[in-house]
Amino acid sequence: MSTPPRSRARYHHGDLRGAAIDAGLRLLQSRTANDLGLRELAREIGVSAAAIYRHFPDKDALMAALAGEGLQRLAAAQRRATATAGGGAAGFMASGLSYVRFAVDNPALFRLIYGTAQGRDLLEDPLDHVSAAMRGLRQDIEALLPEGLSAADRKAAALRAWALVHGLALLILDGQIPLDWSLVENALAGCEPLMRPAL
Amino acid sequence: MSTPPRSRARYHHGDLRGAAIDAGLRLLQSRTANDLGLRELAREIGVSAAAIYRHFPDKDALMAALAGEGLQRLAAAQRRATATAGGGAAGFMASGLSYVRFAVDNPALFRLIYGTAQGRDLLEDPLDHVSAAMRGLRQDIEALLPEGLSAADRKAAALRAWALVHGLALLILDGQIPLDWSLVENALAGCEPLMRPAL
DNA sequence: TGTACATCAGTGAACGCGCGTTCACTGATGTAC
DNA sequence: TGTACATCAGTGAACGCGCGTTCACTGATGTAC
Repeated sequence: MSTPPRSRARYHHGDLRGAAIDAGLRLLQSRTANDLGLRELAREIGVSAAAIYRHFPDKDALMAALAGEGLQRLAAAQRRATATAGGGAAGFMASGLSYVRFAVDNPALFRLIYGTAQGRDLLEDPLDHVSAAMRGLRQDIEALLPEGLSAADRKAAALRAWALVHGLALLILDGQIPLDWSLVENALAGCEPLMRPAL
Repeated sequence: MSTPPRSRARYHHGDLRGAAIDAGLRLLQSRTANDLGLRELAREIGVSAAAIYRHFPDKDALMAALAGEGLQRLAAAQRRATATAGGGAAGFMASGLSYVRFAVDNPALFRLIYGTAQGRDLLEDPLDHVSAAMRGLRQDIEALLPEGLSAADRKAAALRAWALVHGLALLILDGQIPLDWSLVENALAGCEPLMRPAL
């Protein structure tokens, strides 16, 4: 009289592709991207491993889809934070906090995003929505900069800002900085001068 | 009359532990840490896989040893750069460039260091030479700061500097920034104000 | 309304693979007497 | 100097594992006539 093991989200009919991505994102909450297996994912959905191949050519494509979805979510969160807080110092703070929060809330996904996107945008592939999301991310950062900077200065300032929040996020994920939001705020607070032109 | 496949560094007699670490570091030049197998490493040395277990309790210990060696090299490079360039802006520039250069020259090792050290130092284990190297790294950064800052300001400034170079390094490794040293210099050049107290 | 047929998302068994780890073993080295 | 013995770094075969991928197949669904 034992109940069969209950799958968290058994697949019935319809969008297996979507279900696979959902399951993947769910599994990434408790696993590293490297430990996420195609068979495991299929098991989680309640479907044979071979079924996945109806919707993705191979495992790489599946992981890329997960990374793409993750990046879009990250970009959306950034867009929201920026839009809410406006520009300037407050905008930078809100945007930076949101970036770090996303990384902290989705460590494996965050790493997967950057591990998979590897140079995607550098290729400037115009049809790639992953590239598009990454470009959006950077544009959100640039939108925070004061006006009247030269193009080169804008670029350098945006790069500094991006590198700083990115480094902050990863040092926290790797346990080199305790997860202490006042510490993060403090680190971001001193960063306004970053946006001014180099000396 | 075919020559048997030549192993790059056949092990003869003596320090297998050292040979394993050498081989590991060598393999990490062309592989991700995740793709480095214990059996593969043994093959590279020209020794049975089981032999490794005479010197390391398990694979984790082997990887930890590689990470530890990597971290010590990184810390040594930082110490050298800092000592040569002195403090202040020039010191920050030299130190930052050296950090990024190490990451670029040893991508897999650099990632392994942070992946393995995960919170090692936060535990304050006084006997852990890995923690010690990590502490050294941070102290080198703090040594660059101007005098007369409060302890809290020092901490925040050092954190900002570390996060910035760390982020810069990883964005480059992930292909989000082209590897362009003048770009990196430019990014570091605008960072002196980071070291002043928060507003 | 009923029958024939094509489509295609799924199944389940099988493939070969490299992995980490264990085990009983061999054979060289060094020490004690 | 010679013999007995302990030590211990190595071997090679075997273990079970989960993986990504392929394959011939089934069975439901929808369309054409």
